[in-house]
Amino acid sequence: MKKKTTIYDIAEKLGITAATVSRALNNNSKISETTKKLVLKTAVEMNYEQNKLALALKSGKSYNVGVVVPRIDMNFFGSIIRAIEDELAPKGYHIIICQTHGDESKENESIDTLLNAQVDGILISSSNKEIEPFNRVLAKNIPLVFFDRKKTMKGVSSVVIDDFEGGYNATLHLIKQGYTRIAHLSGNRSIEIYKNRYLGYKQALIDNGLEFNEDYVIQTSSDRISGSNSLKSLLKLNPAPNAIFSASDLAALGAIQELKLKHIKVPNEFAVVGFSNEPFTKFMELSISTVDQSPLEMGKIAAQVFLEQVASTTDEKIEKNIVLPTELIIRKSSALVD
Amino acid sequence: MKKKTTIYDIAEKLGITAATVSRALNNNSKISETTKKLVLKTAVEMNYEQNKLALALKSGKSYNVGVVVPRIDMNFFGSIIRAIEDELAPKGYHIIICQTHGDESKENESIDTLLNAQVDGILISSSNKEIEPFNRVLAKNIPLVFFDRKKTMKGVSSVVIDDFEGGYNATLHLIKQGYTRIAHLSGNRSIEIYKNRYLGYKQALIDNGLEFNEDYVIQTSSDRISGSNSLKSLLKLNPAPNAIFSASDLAALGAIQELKLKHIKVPNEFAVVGFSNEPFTKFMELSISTVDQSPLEMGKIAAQVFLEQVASTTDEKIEKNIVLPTELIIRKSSALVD
DNA sequence: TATATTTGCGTAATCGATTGCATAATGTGA
DNA sequence: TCACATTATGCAATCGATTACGCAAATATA
Repeated sequence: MKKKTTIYDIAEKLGITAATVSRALNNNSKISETTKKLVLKTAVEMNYEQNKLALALKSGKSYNVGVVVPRIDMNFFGSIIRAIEDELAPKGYHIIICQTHGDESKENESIDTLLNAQVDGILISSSNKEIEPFNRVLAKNIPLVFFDRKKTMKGVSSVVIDDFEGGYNATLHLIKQGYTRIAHLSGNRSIEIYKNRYLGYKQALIDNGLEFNEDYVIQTSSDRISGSNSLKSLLKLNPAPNAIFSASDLAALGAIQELKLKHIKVPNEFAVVGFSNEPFTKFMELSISTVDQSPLEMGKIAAQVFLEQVASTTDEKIEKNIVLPTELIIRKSSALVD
Repeated sequence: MKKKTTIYDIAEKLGITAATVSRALNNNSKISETTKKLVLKTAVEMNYEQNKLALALKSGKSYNVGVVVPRIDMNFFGSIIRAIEDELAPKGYHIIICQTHGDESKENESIDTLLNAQVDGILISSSNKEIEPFNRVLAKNIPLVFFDRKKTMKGVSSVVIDDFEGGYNATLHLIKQGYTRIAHLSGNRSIEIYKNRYLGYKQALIDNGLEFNEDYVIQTSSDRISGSNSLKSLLKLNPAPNAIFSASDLAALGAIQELKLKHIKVPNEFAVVGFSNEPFTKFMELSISTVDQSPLEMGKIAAQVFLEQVASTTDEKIEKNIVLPTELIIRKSSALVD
């Protein structure tokens, strides 16, 4: 086991002090050219590498940033993290990943353990109802940025998409395509993103003189089975809807598969629009219209907001609440064009 | 800005020494019940949290593990990382993510910066041709585990799938379904995984008395366009193939889309099998047969191998080379059943 | 009562790098 | 040649926690 060489090793070899070595390596205070070159050369020879841990302890900056998401193997979060890493790595930051699996206690644990690890900031898509854990982050004066899902707190920034607009535009699109009985597959509306998608849907109906029918709104989870079950219930209504705006792509997929089984033609007889622009929506033979959430943009901006916060020297906290526009992507499931 | 409370703060408040506080908190040496309880109580009151950085510096263990992948937003790598995190988080380890985008110099950078950050281990899917950077990791006696893509080095463990078997079984399946002119869309065969899939394909043909035809093998990249272009070339051959084993799902998808354009019926007239079991292969209306690489299993085992290495007290390095079996998933693109 | 043992806690070193202050070496000007 | 400015370097504290060592008090034993 080779022990790592430290500045003390270099100092000893050269018969000087660690302080001098440090200064030489940092090219900092006044050092004679001679010793500087000598130290640099020796450092290379001895295969010296700075111990960032010691530096972090001394300076109070770890250059680690915690990123907390429900699951990293969901394309949406993977893309966000990709963008965060791409943005922060060049600035010398490392990304520490924590998964919560949507579990509140795991999320709290993650926050604690990240604080212990002395991260310089936390970027999080929170599944949490409480705000107490976040107060602890703020108490330590550690930058906190919410993305995807937001919590309204003083001094905390957030980057989210305009879910209302997304729901509105998707529904408006269906209306313009001539569909008049538009149903909505919603998620749990105690979660803000689903509530807003729902509100956007509702508003679009109202703005266009269509009746809002409570029966046409089904609260369901984001998977295929739920989507196909929801479709079955909807078809039992009289009159049955002839279009769906789904708050999730997977539920939309389930609905489409069920329509196919029932030999209902999409989009001629029935149209479907999803939400999230998951990769599969594009690849399907019957490609699925959907609302893009620009995860790369979201991650990039979340990272930038964090960087601004650490760069800020003033005592007052920066509070930015950024809302990204959504993009409606029209595909075969809701239009006769591609 | 509240400063964090340290054991010194607690010590001062109680009129004792930091050493005593440390012992009380660690429930370690002999401490009177009285002081122990007092310290614990005060620690809670003062909102004390251990600074892992100081601990890491002292102990030489950071409890951080670096994971290096080409891109985290690819489902395969996302799943692997998910499993690694799930496995290591309960043991107190944090996962630091680095993306290389398949770039060799970025990969080397990542390794350097992880070493600087004093990680306790590195798990990597390497795009690197050289082994010098890995020698530096070994020189520091830091556990190194390759996954997905392997490098043969002394004292280094690896977890990969049996690409040969995967290619063999996929091809065998096509043969058994009665297809006789089976082509292969290969990746860059200087990369071992693609070479082995190719060799498996070839061997299956030979073992079953089918002629191996060099013209039926096309080296292509892993995207849809390449897949559809490859199909076009293949159809120009005489005799044209009537089945494809593709080393990538995306190329398989491209081929299938091209077949559809040409009104060639899948699987009746032409069968396709992909590789990787990307989520979309399952969701397609015409679902795509593929070879599953069990990323969750791979990540879990890679993590376990790492844990074994850190747990090992002996000086000799553990070297495990684990090869996971693949699973052929038969779907509509290659069989008249689902 | 005197000695031996245990118990509880303080002292100080350590991990590796940085940095304000002090000091030695060198140079400058009169 | 002496006083002073400049420059290069050393000394020692610091970040926060752990731990070997040792001392004193409390307790046990003879």
